[in-house]
Order: sequence, then structure tokens, then C-alpha cells
Amino acid sequence: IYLTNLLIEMYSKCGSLKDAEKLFQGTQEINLFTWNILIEAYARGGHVSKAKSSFDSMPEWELVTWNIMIKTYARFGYTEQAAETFKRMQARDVVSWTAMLAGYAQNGYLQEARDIFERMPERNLVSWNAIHQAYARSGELEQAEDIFREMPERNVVSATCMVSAYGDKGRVGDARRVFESMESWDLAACNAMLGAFSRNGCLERARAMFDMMPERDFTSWNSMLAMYGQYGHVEEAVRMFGRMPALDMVSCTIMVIAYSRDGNLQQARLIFDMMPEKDTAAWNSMLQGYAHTGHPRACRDLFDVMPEKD
RNA sequence: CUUACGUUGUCGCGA
Repeated sequence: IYLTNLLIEMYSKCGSLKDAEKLFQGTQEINLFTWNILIEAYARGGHVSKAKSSFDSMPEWELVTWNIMIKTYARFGYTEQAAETFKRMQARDVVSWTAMLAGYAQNGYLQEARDIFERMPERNLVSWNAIHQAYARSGELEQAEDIFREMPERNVVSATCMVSAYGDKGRVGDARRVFESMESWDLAACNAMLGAFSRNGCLERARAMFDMMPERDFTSWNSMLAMYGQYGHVEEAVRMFGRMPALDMVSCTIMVIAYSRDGNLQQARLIFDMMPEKDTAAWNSMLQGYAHTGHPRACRDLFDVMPEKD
């Protein structure tokens, strides 16, 4: 049963929801872990109502199950349901409190997040990071700085969050200062620094950062693409796009925008049509390409065939 | 064997 659970989880983490489901249904030996893994799998795929019906079909619930439901609701914007779930729980641990705090923050409820933080019976580093991030993402930089300075301990996550917050405000020098004071860096930390450079038009510094990074993922590559596209170096974006080891939906969407802004709607459409998966952001980007370049007809035609409109 | 925090794209919301 351990092995079955591991296998289901593996499928889920690879995005093979169908295989995870099949395995779940095909196995007779099931425990609470199995249920939790299944709910988590639905949550990953954004199938909130399936997660909820699995939750309802379970023989019993444990704390982890409730925690997963809080996260699932909050992540997809069902803040009220998350809060209801939180209130209905008989026992809560630090994970429950932190999930609720982060859930409020992700949906823009800074005050509620703060209230949760203050009511928490105990806080750990993750809880501190969550409240720190809540202020940072709301643009409350001074408060975020205060928390960062005063929190009992900091780790790579705390610092990454600060780097990103400075970057959002255009304070590249401060971002660098924090980044350089870190005692260790992981990929996300490097990406945050790279993003601070790229979003603020520091092309050379971004390039140097990118070249120096020991490893790169989609986020790293996509930051570079977006920067070159945004700052009018479409040919450089194209060059990097061609060098990427693999493409994802975001890379392609960035190129659709870059080509469109460059007036090259044919190339934009070519990339768009090549994409194996498209979300609404991808569709909207292509629409906007047509809309802003005087192609109302093409825009309308595309709009009419969109599978999902927001 | 399962759950909470950080890094990339469109639009909107805030300012």
C-alpha cells in the first residue's frame, strides 16, 4: 500500500491525473493517505469540486485532509469556503493556520491574514515567511522590511521574497544588497534576482546573472525572453527562444506578445498555432496582438473560437 | 507513504 500510494502521488506530481485516478479506483487496499493523495491530485489539476466530493466520500478525516481542503479552496479563489473549512475543523495545527493565512493573502485579504497571524497559537519560520510575503505582495514594502528585520529567523525563502519585493518597486540596488547578503542561493533565489534585473530593464546585469547561474529552469529562460521582448530586442528574444532546451506555455505566450508588439502577426500566430496547450492568458495575448495592430476582424474570429473566455 | 511560505507570461483590480 505504501508503494501504491507513492505511485499515485508520482502520477499526480507528473500531471497524469487520469493515471492517478485509475490506480486509485483499481486498488482495493486504501488508507487515509491514499485519499489525501487523491484530493491533492484533484487540487493540482484545479478540479475543486472533485476534490470536495472525494473529501465527502472519505470514511474519516484527519488533520492533513482538512489542511489540504483549505489550501485547495484558497488557491482557486474560494476564500470563503477556505475560511468555513478552517472554522469547522475541530483541531488545527500550525500548518492549518499558515495555510489559512497564506490563503487570505493570496486573495488580497491582508487584514484577515494579519488577524490569523496574530491569533495563531504558535508560529514557525514558514508562518513568518507567509506573513512577510503577505505584506510584500500587497506592496507594503516598509512593513515587509520591518518584518524581515524583526523575524526570529530567516532563510532563503524570506530573502527571496524580499529580493522580489524590491524588484517590484524598482529598487534594484536594494534587491542586490539582500541577494548578496544571503549565505546560500537556490534556483528560485537566483530567479528572483534575475527577475528584478529583467523587469527593470537591466539587460546586461540580467544577462550576466543568467550566464552565471549553475542551473536554469523555465522561469529563468522566460524572464530573459520577456525582458528582451519588452525592451524591444525581439531578435535577441527569438535567439534565446531557439536555444531553449524545452518550451512551455509561458515561453510561447511571451513570444506571441513579442512578435505582436514588433508588428509580426504572422510569426505570432505561427507560434500560437504550434502551442500544444493554451490557457486563457495565451488566448488573450494573441487577441491583444490583433487588437492593438488594427486587425479587428482576425481578433473577432479568434475570439469566436476561444474555448474558454474570461 | 500525504498537507502550509519564495522566483517567469496576458487582462483586470488596487495605487
